[in-house]
Amino acid sequence: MNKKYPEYKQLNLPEIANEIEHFWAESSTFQKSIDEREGHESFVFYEGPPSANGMPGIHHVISRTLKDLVCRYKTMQGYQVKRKGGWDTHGLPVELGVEKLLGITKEDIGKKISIEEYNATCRREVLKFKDKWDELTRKMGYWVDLDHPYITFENNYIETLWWCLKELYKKGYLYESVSIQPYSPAAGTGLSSHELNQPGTYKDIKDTSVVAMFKAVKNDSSKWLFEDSKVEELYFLAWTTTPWTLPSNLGLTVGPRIQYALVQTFNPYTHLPINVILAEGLIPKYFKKENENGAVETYNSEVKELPWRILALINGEKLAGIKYEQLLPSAANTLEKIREITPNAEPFRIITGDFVTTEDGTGIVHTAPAFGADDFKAGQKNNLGILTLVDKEGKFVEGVGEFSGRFVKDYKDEKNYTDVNVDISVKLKKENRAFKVEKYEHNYPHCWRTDKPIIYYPLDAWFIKTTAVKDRMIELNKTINWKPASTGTGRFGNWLENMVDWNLSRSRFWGTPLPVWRTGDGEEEICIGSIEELRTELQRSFDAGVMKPHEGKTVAEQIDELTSDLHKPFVDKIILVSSNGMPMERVADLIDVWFDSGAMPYAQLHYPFENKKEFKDNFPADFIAEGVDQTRGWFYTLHALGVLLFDSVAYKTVVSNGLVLDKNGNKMSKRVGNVIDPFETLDIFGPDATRWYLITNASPWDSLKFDIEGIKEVQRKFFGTLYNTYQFFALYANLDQFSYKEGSIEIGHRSELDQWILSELNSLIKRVMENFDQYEPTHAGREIEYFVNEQLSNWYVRLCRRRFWKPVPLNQNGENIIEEMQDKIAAYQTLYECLDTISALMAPISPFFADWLYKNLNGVTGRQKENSVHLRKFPIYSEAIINHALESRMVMAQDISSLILSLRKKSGVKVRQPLQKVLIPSHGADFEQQILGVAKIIKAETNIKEIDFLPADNDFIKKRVKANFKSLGKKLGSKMKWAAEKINNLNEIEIDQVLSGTFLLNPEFSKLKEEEIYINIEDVEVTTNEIPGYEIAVKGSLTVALDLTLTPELEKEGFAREFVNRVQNIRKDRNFELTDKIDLIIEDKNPAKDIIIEFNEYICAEILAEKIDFQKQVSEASIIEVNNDQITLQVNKKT
RNA sequence: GAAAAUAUAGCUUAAUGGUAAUAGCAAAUACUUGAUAAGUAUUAGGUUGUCAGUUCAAGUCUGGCUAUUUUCACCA
Repeated sequence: MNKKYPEYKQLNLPEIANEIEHFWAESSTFQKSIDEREGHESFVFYEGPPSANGMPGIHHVISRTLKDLVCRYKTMQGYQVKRKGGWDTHGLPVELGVEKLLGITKEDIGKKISIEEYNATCRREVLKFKDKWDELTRKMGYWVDLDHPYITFENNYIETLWWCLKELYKKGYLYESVSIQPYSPAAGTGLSSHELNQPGTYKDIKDTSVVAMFKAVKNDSSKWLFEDSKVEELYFLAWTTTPWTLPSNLGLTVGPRIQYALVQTFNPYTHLPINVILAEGLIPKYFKKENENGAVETYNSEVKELPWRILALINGEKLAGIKYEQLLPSAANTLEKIREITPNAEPFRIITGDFVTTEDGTGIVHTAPAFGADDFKAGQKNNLGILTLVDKEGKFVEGVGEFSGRFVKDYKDEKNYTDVNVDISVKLKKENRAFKVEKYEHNYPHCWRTDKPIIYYPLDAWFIKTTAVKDRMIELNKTINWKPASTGTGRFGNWLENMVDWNLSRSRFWGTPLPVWRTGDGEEEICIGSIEELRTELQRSFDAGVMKPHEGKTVAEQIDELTSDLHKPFVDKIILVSSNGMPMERVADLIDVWFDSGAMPYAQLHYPFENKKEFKDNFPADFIAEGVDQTRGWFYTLHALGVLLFDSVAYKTVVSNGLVLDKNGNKMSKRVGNVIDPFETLDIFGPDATRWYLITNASPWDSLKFDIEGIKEVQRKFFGTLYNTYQFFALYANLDQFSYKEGSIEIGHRSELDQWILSELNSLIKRVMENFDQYEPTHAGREIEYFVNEQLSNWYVRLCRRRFWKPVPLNQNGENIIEEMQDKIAAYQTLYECLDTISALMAPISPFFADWLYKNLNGVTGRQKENSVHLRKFPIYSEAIINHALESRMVMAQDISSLILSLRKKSGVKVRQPLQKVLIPSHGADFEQQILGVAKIIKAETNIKEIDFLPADNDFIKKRVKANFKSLGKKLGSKMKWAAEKINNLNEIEIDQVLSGTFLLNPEFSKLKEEEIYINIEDVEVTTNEIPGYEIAVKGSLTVALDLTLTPELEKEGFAREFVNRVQNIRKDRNFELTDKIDLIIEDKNPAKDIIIEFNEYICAEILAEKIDFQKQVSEASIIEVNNDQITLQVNKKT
């Protein structure tokens, strides 16, 4: 007894997924898919570690589907694809979560709760939702190794990070320096940008702003400026909202491409005549148009409005290098003091910077390197030096004259606080150094704990000198295959171009400690690169007596204990010893968590302490994929470390997927409540439809508007159709006991339709492969969809239905007729091959359903030895089976059929009513040949008896021609419009000339002194839009004319078909089996008796009747109506 | 403030610079019926976000603007 193909009541995708999930688990299919490829070429994939302290969302499903499908595809292609999962466990989000949980703030750590306890809580909390993540991973069918993930807080992982850091240290890429960071003097602490983005930190406040006047120094490099405009002295105007930074001023920045004006005017406070430089575009901000060239002579202190005149226009670039007098000189900011900090510094110069705008201010930016990130950068670049004349409490240091000791903002809520900024402004006014002083309202960040304004302040931090390899990073980035390419060149490329050194320092608690120990005086430091090294150094420290042994423990035990967890506070208990016996303590910093994940290629393998060979085989990655938000996160740190450590890319292809928005295009947020719960979605629709929808609806990098309706459509349209097709196959294959035990029938011996669908199938394989290879899964999925819906189901199966359910006729000896038998087997084999191949093609995208389909098929035939589609090789197309001529022929058949059906529809003639013939105007012998090849299909599909061609040269039909813009446009250029018009208006004789040879379009060419323009059949498109006496339908150059004449013969045949249809309905209503034979008894007096007798044989064959009897009276009768005739009859099932 | 992506029918989506812009869903109408919780046909639905430019020819190339989304910055 043959096994049966499972048949189902209805499609239940979640059920299928469930079943297959269990199957995978039981037979370790994932493991097998890797183990069986041992020794094969590997395809390297890196999993970007998610943080498990938050719930997974629907956007995780899309990026994971993408990762999974690539890995599954490559596995099926024969590569070994290892997929180690990972967890990102350090960092601020974790810490903030824990702070919230414990109801504490950063301040309390180490006080209300010990660091040890706090970190233990972090360690526990960080994997809080790991179960949920694992569940999602399983449910959505994401194959990744969950049992041996890398976890960034594990000692081995940290050890590799330390190794990386030491490598960088050895190369001189790890250094300590200052950086400008948000700082709260009131709280005495630096703030992370995250803290700065707390709600309510940015407030509108009014500050005293000053436009200060910097007096230019006349020397060799500036002589031209003075002499060109015949002035004795001039000032640069620069605006600031923080006058307290003015004593620390070291430069003025102008925009290199901004036009500046030298303006003659007066100082509104001192009324002295002055000449000032500011951006030309900003003149209206300070001067009224009507006062231009005003009366300079009569200006006095009573005149409110300043007369002014432009003396010269100067390009910003030309100003660079000019020196100016220091605005607020004091003991603390002399050149000597500056050079004590920065030897050879060249301050008090005009420099250029691209960040300068003419939006506000004067177009000249006061630059105090200590108090602004841009200023700092500009200062470094131009060697201005750096002055920090404000201490960490927020007050001026000693040596700033009368301002020393005063707070730059009211940080202490002093009763009689007077604003030092106002006093500075007053001083400038008196000294003829202020051009405009006013209150200015702007948005400024405040410390979220003290509510006091923050300042930007230089703080010590550790950096990685990424700028040292900037060019190399840019160069290597060009070798990376970015999907989409614009992210690589644009977002990422621009980022690289403007790269700054990587600030590694974080002053938190739960993270990888920076493994640098140094002596108190900073004279000696050591960077530790391994646990072994740490133990050796520790031993030395014990030996030197710097570390004191605890009672009751041996030194060895203590070393074990101290190195058992490389986190705070334990590492901070370790004191090492310098070469001359001084104690060395660890620097306070933790490192940026992005370093953790960026180093995963090395750390996940505990390289170089283990797995040296594995690492060699697993670096760089062939493929990674994450959300586009990782561009400057993980993608960057991976790349940076790859280049810094190994002078290599870390990944060859990277796909950055876009965002998932709600169906209205809004961002999903918990607050709005439009968040999609991935678990619910997977439960209702199953992972296959969900994945298919996510992949085929939009390219991964476009943002996706997530709409449940879309999944429903996928479920119904694609999976429903594919399921139906399978059900259809299973139904009849089970009846006929088809199990592919017969030898495969050669393609050449199968029917035209079989050859066609197999050709299309092979074309499909080719296109799907190409798309997968190019990381275009969206196109691959849509191709599969089109094939299943349009070609397989709607054309092949529909046209072939009869071949499956029609019993094989017998010959005289009561045996099956061999040819008919073969044809039926060919149909089964063809449909089987299509379904089987589809299961493999769709497997990467919808792994559960694909495996279900595969197993249902293969479970009966056993044609493949693998018990899962995912262990199979991806199908390989055969160029030999692809028949382009056949494919285009079939398109023709579909077009013609569709045209005929539309004509039938228009004239109300049912398909069941046969028609005699259809006329098609011919386009030549090839054209006719093509159609004749599919004539049988057209006739059957449309119930037409013959297809006739109207010869091309007949004068019966009217032809029209239209210009072929593509071919003519290139030749004619600007004459195109004229030619198109001319061609449209050609008469029939002229058209015939065009079609039969060449035609001169401009006979009067010599008169007009033109080139001759000849056109031929290639240059026009021919249509037929009129055939006298016929209803016609047109699509492109194809025209179909239907003969609607109904002869009595045709009518009778139509009647017979209608009759069959009615009887079939009765069979179905009575739930007869497909194979049940019947007897038919018809009431004698019915009007159509003659027709039924005439078509007796046809009718009996169709309805599986042995005979049709006519009787006077029929009991248990049914009454049917055919073409307005009532027929009373009785259908009896034969037993 | 800067950069990037996107914008085509009510929705989703296609279109090497070349005819009159492609399909599906939804809508309406009819048909079909041994794949039927399906299928087929027909109809309607479009100023291709907007304004310019390049071109014989623009949904497509260039520029400006607008909207949405993202990232970075918030600084004088």
